[in-house]
Amino acid sequence: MNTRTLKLVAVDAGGTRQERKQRTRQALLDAALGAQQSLASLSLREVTREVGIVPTAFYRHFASMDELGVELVEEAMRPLRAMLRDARKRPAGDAIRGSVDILVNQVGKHAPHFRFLLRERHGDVPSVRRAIAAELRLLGSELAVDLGRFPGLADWSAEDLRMGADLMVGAMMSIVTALLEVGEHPDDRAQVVSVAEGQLRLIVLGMAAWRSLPA
Amino acid sequence: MNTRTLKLVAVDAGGTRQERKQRTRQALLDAALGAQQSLASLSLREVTREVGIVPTAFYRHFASMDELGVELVEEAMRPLRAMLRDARKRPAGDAIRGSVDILVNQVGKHAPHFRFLLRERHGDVPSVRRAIAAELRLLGSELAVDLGRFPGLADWSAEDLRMGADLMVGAMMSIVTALLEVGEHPDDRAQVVSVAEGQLRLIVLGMAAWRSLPA
DNA sequence: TGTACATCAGTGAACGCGCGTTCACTGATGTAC
DNA sequence: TGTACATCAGTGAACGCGCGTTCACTGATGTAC
Repeated sequence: MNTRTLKLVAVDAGGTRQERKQRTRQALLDAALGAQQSLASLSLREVTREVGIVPTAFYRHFASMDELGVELVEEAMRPLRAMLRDARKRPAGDAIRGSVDILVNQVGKHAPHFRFLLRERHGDVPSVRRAIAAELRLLGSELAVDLGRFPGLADWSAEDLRMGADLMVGAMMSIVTALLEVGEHPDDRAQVVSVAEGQLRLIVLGMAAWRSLPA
Repeated sequence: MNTRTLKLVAVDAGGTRQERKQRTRQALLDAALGAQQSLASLSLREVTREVGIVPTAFYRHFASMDELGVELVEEAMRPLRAMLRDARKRPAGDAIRGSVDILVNQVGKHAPHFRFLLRERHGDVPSVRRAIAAELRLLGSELAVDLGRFPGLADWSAEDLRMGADLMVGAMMSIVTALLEVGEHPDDRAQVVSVAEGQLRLIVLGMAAWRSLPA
């Protein structure tokens, strides 16, 4: 009994023709995401093999791996947006500790998505790289809007808010990298979390001390 | 007249057998670095074709592309270390503007090296990924030592210095990404530089406001 | 300085393999009447 | 409800290609005497 057969069976279960097609399509996306290999070195044949269909059937769903990759970007951004959403509705308490908690949880739940984004952001597929850059820009501008709602930052210019938001997004990506690289040992994980909290705290302190300077 | 011929001629010029071998070796490294493709999807044959030798001659220099990649990591880290060195000896003035200048210069001069590091940091070759992670950790600890020499940070713990240093290294990598992504238009470049200065300033302000908190 | 031998960077043929893509096809699902 | 036809996700054979690696080789460079 091998994985391929299991997946094939799962995909083949009932539904309308449209639903079954959608399920195969999703299985292709899942297989590409879970492959732990960059898109550029992942072959169409490997992906279809994993899903349990013949290579040529791939074209019923995507024109190319690049196209599949661009779709994966959208899917992989969802956990990141979820983080912003969760952080937004979180009432205060220790906002920084809470944000890091949310981050750790999302990374735990969606590790393959984060790995995909980090890997393909500088990967070999231009259309995917562009899609990720565009999505991260969007995320930065959303966070800038959120930051602008904080009382202490009410008088910040849009540019400065954006600058701060992009710094935070970059720091988050660094923290995600550290979380994905660290082993399972609890002490190591605690260390990464503690460093992450310190770094966010440092940025927040910097923002509190910030005064827009003329030219 | 094509590139391949030119390179072949260049490599073939005189010297002892040892020197000629060393030159071919370096040409292989240069070709891999300049390929603008991840190591995993760059073939041994492409690299030797570029250098102007037969594929099998590759093995006279490296056991595999992985081995070549690990060596490239060391080479690619040099501009990063150079940045730290330059920043260290720079006398004050506007330290932040100066640091960003150094960064922009190094990225301009060594764009392929920076691209390589960003790409392979999350790339498909485990040994190269590990080498980059180790080198960046080393860079962080060196910067932590430098930071500890600043009067305002004299009473910081080693852990806090390290945390701040890693935040700065991460921010630098984000800035490098932005510099490599931005086009040639001077307004765009000025914008990236100005954002970079703001972000470093924010971090420095945060460090100035930092007080180590118990547990 | 001259000769005989060793070294070794680069050669070229050959191999088996997995790849992306084409094409005509099958047969279950869906639709029109 | 039953029948005839259309749709279309998945099939399977076939193709040409570039790949990494093996192997025995060549001939210029280097060394010992």
